[in-house]
Parts: sequence; C-alpha cells; structure tokens
Amino acid sequence: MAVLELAILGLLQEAPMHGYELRKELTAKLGAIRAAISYGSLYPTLRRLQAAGWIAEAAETPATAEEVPALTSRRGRVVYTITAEGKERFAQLIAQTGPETYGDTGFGVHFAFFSRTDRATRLRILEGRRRTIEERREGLRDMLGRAAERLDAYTLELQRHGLEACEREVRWLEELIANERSGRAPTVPHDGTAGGRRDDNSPPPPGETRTERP
Amino acid sequence: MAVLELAILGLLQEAPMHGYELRKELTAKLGAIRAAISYGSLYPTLRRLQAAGWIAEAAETPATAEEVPALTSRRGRVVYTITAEGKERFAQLIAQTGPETYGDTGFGVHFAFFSRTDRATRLRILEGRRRTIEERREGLRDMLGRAAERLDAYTLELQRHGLEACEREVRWLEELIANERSGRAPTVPHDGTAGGRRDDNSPPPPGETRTERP
DNA sequence: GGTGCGATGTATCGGCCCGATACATCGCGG
DNA sequence: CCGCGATGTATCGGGCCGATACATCGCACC
Repeated sequence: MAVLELAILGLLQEAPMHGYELRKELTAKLGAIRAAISYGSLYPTLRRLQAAGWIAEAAETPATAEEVPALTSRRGRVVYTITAEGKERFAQLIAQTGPETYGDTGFGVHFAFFSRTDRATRLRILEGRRRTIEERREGLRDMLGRAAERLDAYTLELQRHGLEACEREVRWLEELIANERSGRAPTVPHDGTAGGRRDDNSPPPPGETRTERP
Repeated sequence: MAVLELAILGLLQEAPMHGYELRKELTAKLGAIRAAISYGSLYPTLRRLQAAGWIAEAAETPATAEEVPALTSRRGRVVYTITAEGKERFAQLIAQTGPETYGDTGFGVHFAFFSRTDRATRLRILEGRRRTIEERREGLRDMLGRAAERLDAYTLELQRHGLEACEREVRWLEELIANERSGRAPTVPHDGTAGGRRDDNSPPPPGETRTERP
C-alpha cells in the first residue's frame, strides 16, 4: 500500500543500498512527484520491511572482520538487500491496482516503475488514472459554471489553473495509452535501452538486471 | 501550520457551519488542490480548534428549547462559530510566510484565501512559490541532462512531464505577480464582484461579509 | 403500506509520512 | 587547527488519510 514500501523494494532490486543512498535515488526517481523523502519516513519503513522479511541487512564489514574492533565503535553504513520474498511482494504490489493507485502519488510511484510492469497492468493503470483525472476535471468545470458567483476571483483563478492542468494531463495520458496500445515505448526513443519494440516486458532478462555500481 | 486549521478558520469567517457542510465547502474551495478532506482529519481538527478557543460550539436547538426533549436523544448538528481569538489567529497564520507556505498544499490553501490577504503578503507568497518551483525545475532539468542514461524511459517521461508542469506554473505565477504589481485582480474580470480595481483589500467592509445562508 | 437506498450527519482507530532534532564521522579550505 | 558542509543513522510528535461504525431522513418503487 504505502508509497515508500513499493519504491524501496523497486530500487533495491537494482542494487543493494544503505539508507542515505536510498534517499538520494528515491529523490531522483520520484523528483517529479514529491520533493524529498524524509528520514522520518525512510528509516521506520526500512525497519518495517526488514521485520516483514522483504529486505535483509548486510552490515558492511571492512574486508576482514576483527579489524579495528572497537575504536569509536564504528557503526558503519547498514546496507540493505532485497530478499526473494521481497521480490515477490514487489511483483504483487506493482500488479494490484485499486483506487489509491490513481491518486497523485500512488500513480506517480507506479508509473516510475512501469519498466518493471507488464503491459496489461500499465494500460489498466493509465486508464484508471485518466478516469480519475476526468472526474476531477468535471468537478472543476461544474464549479466554474454553477457556483462561480459564490467564489472569489482568486479561488476561481485557482480552479481555472487546476482545470487546465487536468486537461493537459488527460491529453498526456491519452498519448501514453495510444503508445502502449501500438506497442511503442514512451515518447522520444532516446536510444534502445528500455524503448525498443517488445510487446511485453517479461521479468527483465534473468540475472538481476542490475546497473553497474562501484 | 496545519492546512485544515487555516482553511476552517477562513471558512467559518464567512458563516457558521457544521462539520458536514464544512467538508463540502472545503472540498469546493480546495478542489484544485486536494481531492476531498477526510472526516478523520476534520473532526479531530475541529476539536483541537475548539480546545484552543479559536472556534466555539453553538448547538443547534430547534427554536424553543424544551421541545422534543429526549425522544431518540437527537444529538443534532453541531454548528461551529469562529471567535475573536480565532479571527486573530487566522490573520496571523495568513500573514506569516515560511518554507512550508511554498509547498504544493501550503501554497494552495494560502492562495485560496488571497482575497483576505493584503497585497504585500500576496506578492511575497507568489514570489516565494515561484522561487520554489524554479528550483524544482532546475533539479528536473539537471536530471534530464546529466543522469538521463541512468533512468529508464518511463521515469524519464515522468520527469519530462513534471518539468513541463513546472515551466507552466512559473509562467502562471509570473502573470499573477505582474497583475498584483499593476494593481489588477487575477485574470478574467468576470463581473465586478471581487475583481475591480482597488489597490488593496482591507478587511472586507465591516459587518461580517457573510454570504446569505438559510 | 412497507422497504430499501442514498444523502445527511458525527465520530474513532490504525497507520503513513513529514519536519524538527540529535548525534557522530570525514575531508577540505582558511 | 578549526569550522563547515557532506555523509550517515536514528527518534519523536503530530497532521492527515482510509476504513469503519452508527443513526436519521426522505423518496422512489413495489
């Protein structure tokens, strides 16, 4: 359910990471959605995921143990790895869609992991989101029509701006949906990395698909 | 600090209301910002505001008391009124600006009450928001430039869409700022209701400014 | 004349996530 | 040699949400 849970599980599938690094990657991946993830959310979530068995702690020991045993009692960065159950959990979360999947942040985080989502689910989410935004749009239109005289000029201007944003997003979603249906990747092919022409993306070629990381 | 606190205080200044009605007005006024206010936030907040003395309970008795005393022990709708201290609190909250004023929801709720805000503060908020969005925009530009190859096509597309939204909002804010400086009200004069040509809006003509309400 | 259903209305509980805060290490420039 | 910013882990209080429960009223439908 939670946004962070999904995002952490997704990122740890690319590479093991410690909290600080995780936050940076999270901020990069979700930068368009929310400003920055707070440690006040991150660390408790990590603890929760670990307790559930989705992720495991792999304390970073400097090559050989016994080395520098207690000088300042260096706690060292705590590196987390995703477990097999965690991968299962991620797959389950990414595939299941509900009303909250179509809210602003819910949709954002799902979209950010579309390259790990099968096409049918992608379409389902895209269409659900479109539906949701269309309803919001209708609500704003009604308000700008019927109840216009009850609201002051600033509130009206806010609604107007919101309405425009809705219309724009619907158009965007429509494009994405058309692309999905025709088997293409999102706009601007860039190179071939994740763009190509496959009509589904089954679990990325076995062998973990991790990006290189020092 | 809280969004709801500000919004409730602002709405109760237009007319006394009970919870259910308050939620509808809240949803209308903030419809462009957040979907719908949850009762799970609303009622506890009302309790908090009442405890602090910003609002007061005015139990709705059907004309004469003693009438229909205990049949089904009708609890009746609880109507809330803003107190003098509440109005003071509102004025203080609306005038004080900080980093959280420039976040998405913080800005939205402040903007929705701009007709109760003096022009200097309006300009300060508008410019602070612009600054904030410009920074977000730069962050997204950097990501689409430097780190483009680290991200998949979908994440990239999400950033691109977010970047466009930022650019659009900056343009919108620029217009609003120009309008404020020139002493005009927000775009589209509509009629004269709240739009006219006053260069400040001192507390709306004494006498409560309440809209008619049955 | 009953019956069910949607709108009205108040309220609580568990849980996610945020902002503030605290504390410790490291490398670098002044 | 001293401060300062980046790296790094962690807790606490509190706002807000989603689910849930419960009660009344009026209207349509049978």
